Amino acid sequence: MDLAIANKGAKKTSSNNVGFEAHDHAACLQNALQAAEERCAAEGLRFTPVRRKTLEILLEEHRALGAYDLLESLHAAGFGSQPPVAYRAIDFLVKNGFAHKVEKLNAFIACSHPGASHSPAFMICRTCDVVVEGVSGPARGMIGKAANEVGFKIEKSIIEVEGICGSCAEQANA
Amino acid sequence: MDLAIANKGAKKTSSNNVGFEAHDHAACLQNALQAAEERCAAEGLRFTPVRRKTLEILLEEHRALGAYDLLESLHAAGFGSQPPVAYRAIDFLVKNGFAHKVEKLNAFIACSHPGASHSPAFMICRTCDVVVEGVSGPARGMIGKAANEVGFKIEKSIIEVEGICGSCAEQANA
DNA sequence: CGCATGCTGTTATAACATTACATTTTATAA
DNA sequence: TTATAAAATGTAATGTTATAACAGCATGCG
Repeated sequence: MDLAIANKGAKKTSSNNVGFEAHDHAACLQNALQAAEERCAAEGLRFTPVRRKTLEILLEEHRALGAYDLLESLHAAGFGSQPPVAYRAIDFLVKNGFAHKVEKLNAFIACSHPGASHSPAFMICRTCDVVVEGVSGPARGMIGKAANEVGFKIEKSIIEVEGICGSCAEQANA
Repeated sequence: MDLAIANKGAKKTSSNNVGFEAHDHAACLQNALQAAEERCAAEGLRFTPVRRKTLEILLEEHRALGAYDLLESLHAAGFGSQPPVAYRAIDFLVKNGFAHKVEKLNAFIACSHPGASHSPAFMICRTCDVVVEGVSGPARGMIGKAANEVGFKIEKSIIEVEGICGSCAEQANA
């Protein structure tokens, strides 16, 4: 499975060393933003300033953020101060696959597999809150089989596993 | 996969015909309550009146209920009127496997596979809100494999699929 | 009994999310 | 280019879900 790591962290982590591997954050952010821009242009979606900024914040933070955290940043950036400002931008991003909601955390995270049409699957470390997104097709495994049996048509799947990540496990043993 | 059906319904559905198949609701409720009672006795858990009543309500309704819906019923039954009353009872039931949280709905539902130590998997119909619980082991499929690869230890898994159930699909076609 | 622990109840507040409506911007057609 | 419709943004108000903190009571055990 293709993996991508995001750090929800205790609080702000602007470190370059996100999750398990270092990466060029600025470049990754720019790439993702540009890809989004292009896809919106191609599909006639309006990548407005609030929406762009919202995605930028999610990419920058590289972790799951609550709607009110986003709202705060958006307001600081000169946008409105009321919840719908954040929720509407989030809706746009989620509906179009640029971001996902992590149900377990009531939080949102930039998609780590832009372009690929996919169902996300998240691993959530209960100690450090790092969120790792893997791609997974919809309707897989036992639940897919069960759905078939009862004639249930799966449109969306939510797969989130909670546990402890490698780093935290090591530290616990130390 | 073993299946069990619960109806969240638009509102209260006290019908005997829950989900796809009729069943003897009263008996099923009594069985489940007694089983819970026995297990608590066996494991030294305190199956207090609020906890018992909470499970009873969930079994009776046979669908996913919000904490505040539960609270209302509990209060009507003579218990306290404040949120912690419901949340604490729910915590007990969830922690001990008598009930589950459906993350997507922020709601709680009695376990349909009492006794079996399992990870639940839910199918949620977006039209009629029926919730079907299937059992599934933890750490299955691609996500389990991915977790292994990165040294993530899964403790709990959340699997919820949203879509349209057989009945609703038929009605839509009619 | 006396004490520790856990359960219940209450108040208060935090965190997450939506409805409704006014205003502005953008796209489209006349 | 202007009229108009549709989409996006902003605000106020409210609704929904969840937790913290503390007091009193019940249960279990030396």
